[in-house]
Amino acid sequence: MSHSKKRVTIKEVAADANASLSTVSMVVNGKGYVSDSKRKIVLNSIRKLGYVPSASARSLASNRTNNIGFILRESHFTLSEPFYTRIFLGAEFESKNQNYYVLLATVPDDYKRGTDTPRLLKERNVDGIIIAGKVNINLLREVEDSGIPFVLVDYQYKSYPSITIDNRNAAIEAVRYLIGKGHTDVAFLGADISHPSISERLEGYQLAMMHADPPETGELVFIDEHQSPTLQTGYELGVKILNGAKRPTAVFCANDALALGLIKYAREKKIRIPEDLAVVGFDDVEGGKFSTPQLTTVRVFKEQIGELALKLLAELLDDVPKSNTRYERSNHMLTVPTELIVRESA
Amino acid sequence: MSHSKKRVTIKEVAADANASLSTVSMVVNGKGYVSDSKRKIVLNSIRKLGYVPSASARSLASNRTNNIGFILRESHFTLSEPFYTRIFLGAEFESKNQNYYVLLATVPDDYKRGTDTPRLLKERNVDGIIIAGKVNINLLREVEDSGIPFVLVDYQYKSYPSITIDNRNAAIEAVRYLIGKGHTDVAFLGADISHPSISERLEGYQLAMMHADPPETGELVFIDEHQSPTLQTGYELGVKILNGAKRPTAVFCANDALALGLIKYAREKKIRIPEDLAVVGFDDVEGGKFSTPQLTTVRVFKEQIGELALKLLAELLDDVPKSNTRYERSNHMLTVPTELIVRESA
DNA sequence: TTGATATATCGAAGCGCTTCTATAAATTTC
DNA sequence: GAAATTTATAGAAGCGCTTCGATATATCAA
Repeated sequence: MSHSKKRVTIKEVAADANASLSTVSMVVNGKGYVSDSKRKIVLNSIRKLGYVPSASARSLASNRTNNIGFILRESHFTLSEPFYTRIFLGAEFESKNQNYYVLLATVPDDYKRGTDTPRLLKERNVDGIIIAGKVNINLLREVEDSGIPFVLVDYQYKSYPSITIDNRNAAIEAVRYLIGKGHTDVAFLGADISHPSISERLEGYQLAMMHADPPETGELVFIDEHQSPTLQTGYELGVKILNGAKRPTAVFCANDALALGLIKYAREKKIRIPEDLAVVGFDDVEGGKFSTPQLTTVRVFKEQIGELALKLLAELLDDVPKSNTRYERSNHMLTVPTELIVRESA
Repeated sequence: MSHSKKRVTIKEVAADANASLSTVSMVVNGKGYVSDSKRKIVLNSIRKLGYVPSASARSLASNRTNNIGFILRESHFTLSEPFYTRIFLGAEFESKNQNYYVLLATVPDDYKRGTDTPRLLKERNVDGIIIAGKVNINLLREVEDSGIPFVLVDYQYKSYPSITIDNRNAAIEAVRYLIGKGHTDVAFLGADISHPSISERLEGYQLAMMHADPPETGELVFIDEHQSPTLQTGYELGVKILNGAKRPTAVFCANDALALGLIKYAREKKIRIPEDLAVVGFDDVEGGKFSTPQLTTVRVFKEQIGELALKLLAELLDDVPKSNTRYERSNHMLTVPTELIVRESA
């Protein structure tokens, strides 16, 4: 490139430090045997000359890219509430510590093998992959077949490594909180139940309600399986919930968007929150802090999840070459806890 | 990597096609002279063997990385409303066409040279850089000094290539719309005026009001220079606006977040929108569609801007090696138009 | 004391490409 | 129709690094 000053190479460092290429390389990578004295001299030359290793040369010689891929659905990335974006950010942050670059790839919801294959997969330009959220099974299978190690986030597939939210317990805690406030008719508001996170939240709700008085009958479970959990869906189901035969006094929502949609409708109907209707959300997205009333919700530590995913993947990548055990056999399915954030809506 | 099947190399393709390495390379890159017949044979071998060039080998040999860096402030990426995120997405999308990978780097607001230098810059791991939004001047200077071509988005610096929004005209259009609705007391709600986008919107407002009756005196300009344009700031300035000596009947806000904050306060004060107060925002973020009332605003084509930025940068990168003219001299400062979206709030 | 093992350094091969140079045939120019 | 030019292909150098022996010395166990 005409614009860049010539870059300092390992050769120049070696010359300056009066060492061999391999010695410098070893110092840089912290491998092999180098005496303390020599190491100091080399390090000094590196600093003096401002040497920075070339990623591509390194990559070519070592057969690892030092890239990791982060794949999510377009619709998840573009979502108005940056849930997965924050997870990405957490991963990106941690990648600096682990010396990886994160390449983002978005895939369509109706992923088809071949045509939609992300470039980073096709070109095998990553050492490992993080897949965030529920994605098309075809993608999962393609990544699986590629042999590239991967970690799932907020989703599970077979027993591959994953980071998931402790949805069940979080839901139990939230619903118990509602029951503790004296509510007996607590409804559940959900959407696409095929997403494990949502079905687990429903399970938690059911578990908590099982011992309630009166026990939950399913009458107050409102789900629209064909919709994603958006504000829109929340609004529409709100119509059903608040005009149904048995109107609940509290609603536990599968996520904040749904909760916000419900609140929007309730306020239009002049239903007071939390006096007439208590609402609890899930995720703790930004918008909940600014809604009227402010949303009581379950906080999910998104950045931390991303960080964890990258750490786990990095670990996997370190291990794979050493052991020959198939990595998916190990107990690498982590669950992260949540926190109930009580604000105004319940 | 132990997990990956051996990759097909150019050598194998050459052998299969009975051609030399250079011929295959030329076919792949569309350079030099290759007869049609030979090209067909090579292409066929490539397909048959499933050959995909190694990015790192390519990069090493050609001295270009095929990466482009996308730098923005952490606070801009994490913003609840994904303005810059969508621009990033647009760039990411276009990068597939141009055969680049986009490496994202976030930098702190109080960027300091050296400590905060993004890895992609330090390691010179990109051919070009996109800088989105207002960033610290230190970063700008560091990128400038690096000699790596760059394009600014929604910001300008000297006369370097940039993609900016047509803020002035958009503001004029919005304010004229308000005036056309019969409003005479139209206020401006802004924040950090040092951001050119915001000051230009103010200028547009002032231009439009100049010919209004009565002409604008500055009395209705509400800005808090020390705040970023968030919901919070909008709420706080809302207090001033609606309790001031001269209460406006319409407000043109420098962005949607401010508008939404203002609306939140107004509704708490039982001020009806748009009957008592008309509000117009700017940006057209997701949240505006779901607010009550739905926000009238100026739409900014975010994805398109990202796309344009990447295209422009790619062009620059193609040109630089050919011509010797300094690229920042050329007329590469693009302005993209907007569109007034009339919904309920005005 | 003597193998065996750990420590230290170096040289060279080679990762998979691009690109320069060489060579030759085909085509154009006047 | 000889010289210049364009088209076509191959060979080889080399991009900047990692890593595999090779070699040599120092340390250890018996």
